[in-house]
Order: sequence, then C-alpha cells, then structure tokens
Amino acid sequence: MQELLAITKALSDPNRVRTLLALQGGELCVCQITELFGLAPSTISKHLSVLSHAGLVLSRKTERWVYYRLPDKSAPVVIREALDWVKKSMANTDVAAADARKLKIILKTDLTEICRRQCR
Amino acid sequence: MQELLAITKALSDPNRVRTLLALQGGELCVCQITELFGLAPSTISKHLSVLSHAGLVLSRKTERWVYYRLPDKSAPVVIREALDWVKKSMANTDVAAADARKLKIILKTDLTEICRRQCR
DNA sequence: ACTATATTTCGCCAAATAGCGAAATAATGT
DNA sequence: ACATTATTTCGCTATTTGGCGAAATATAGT
Repeated sequence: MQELLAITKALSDPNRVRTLLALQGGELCVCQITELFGLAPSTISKHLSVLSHAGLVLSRKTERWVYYRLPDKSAPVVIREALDWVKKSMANTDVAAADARKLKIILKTDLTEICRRQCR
Repeated sequence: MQELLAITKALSDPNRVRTLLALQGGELCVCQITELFGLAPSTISKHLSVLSHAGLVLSRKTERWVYYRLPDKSAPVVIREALDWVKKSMANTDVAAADARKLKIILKTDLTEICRRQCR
C-alpha cells in the first residue's frame, strides 16, 4: 500500500509529471529541469527526491552534476506500468508539446551556461 | 493534464484506494463504506465525491440510498488502465484481504441495520 | 404536512505539501 | 588551502487536504 501511495502521491503534482515526460528523451541534470520549469533549484531538487523515493526516477552523479533518468525495463512492474500510463495519458497534450519544444532549446545550449543562470 | 491529475490525486489517499478495491465485488452504498472504514459519513461522502469527479466511480441513486460502483468497459481508457493498475498493485496485500473479510460480514448484515449504526 | 433517514454541503481545525531563500554539502578548478 | 559551482537540506510561509460535527438537502413512510 505504501509503495502504491508513494507512486500516486509523486504523480499528483503537475511539475513532477512534466519532469517524467521531459526525461523520456534521456537523462537530464537538475539545472536543466530547473531551467525548463522556471522554479527554484531547491524546489526541483525536492520534486526529484519525491520521484526518486517512489522509484519513478534513478540518478547518477558525475563531476558536479546529478543526472536523473527514467528507470529501464528491469524496474518493478508497478513502476513500469505507472510510467507507461502517464506517458500514454499525456501523449499529444499541449503541456507535453510545449515542454518538449523548450527542452530542445535547452539541450542545444551549453550545460554550464544553463547552470550559471540558475546558480548565482 | 487536469484529467490525469484528478486521477492521481484521487488515488493518493489510502481510504480512496481501499474504496476502489472494495467496489470490485459490486456496488456499495455510502453507509456500507462508512461501516467498512469506521469514518464519519461526511468524510466518506467527500472521498466518493473526489473519486467520482476523477471518473473512477459512478453512482446511482435509488430510494434513500446512493450506490457507488466501478465504471465498466465503456469508461475511457485512461480510467480503465488506472483502475487495472491499482487492482493489480494491491492484489494480495494485507490491507485488501482484511477489508475483503470485513466487507463480507457487512454484506451479510441487513442494510438498514448498517445505516442505523452510522446515522444517529 | 410532518417525521425519519441517507447523503451531501459547510465551517472549522490539524496535518501535509509546494514554493522560496539561506545555509550546508560535495565536487572541481586555481 | 581556497574559491567556485551544482545540488541538497533546512526553516519558513501560503495553500491544500483529511477529518469531524452541524446544518442543509432529498427521499420515504405515516
């Protein structure tokens, strides 16, 4: 029960759902997601912590950055099905499209440049 | 997005999840669910309203009672998949088993007797 | 019409949560 | 060693939410 509730609570915030959608294109570091949503780094970090605790994202630290990604096929069924459901439900929505467009621009920009904007 | 969030928010409360599981055996009226969870009728009513607003349950009023039930196959895919996911994830949990056991007893008891206990 | 009963709505309180900025932590570069 | 940078943790505030009881609503019985 707790596991399911951790997942549904994690999925009940728009910015966390948008984060999962953004990660479909591959891993992102915290400051890239921060740039995408225009929220404070601490806020994004908290959201990622909630998603991570629910098992909906995995992270990897390298150099100064922490990269978050969606779990792969080896993840528990309950997690994979939840993610598939979100992906499917949000496909072809305006929110997803707008985020994807903005993310494309962010990915073309130099990473340190993105981070500098957030951490001053 | 709003539709998905209505669903995930509805699913992020233990009593609402338990309600959905309880309805697997067929429709129940408010006072039966109230008896099952030992909460105030107004509280249960609110929970059912949230589930209903998300499309996760349907209701039917007859005589003095309002019966709530799970939607059938004709429900939107997003709803059916969410319900399947919950059912599957909660199958074989202690909570579900205990509720099922208590529900069995409640269903054997006369409906007016159940309601009288709640509404005094 | 009046009473009884099942449910919902409303007003309130306590607990949980999203947001921020500041401070702490961890890793890199000088 | 020290400064810089990316992320996290902490403390705070505003908002949301779950719970209750009382009042309102709706329906059935007398």
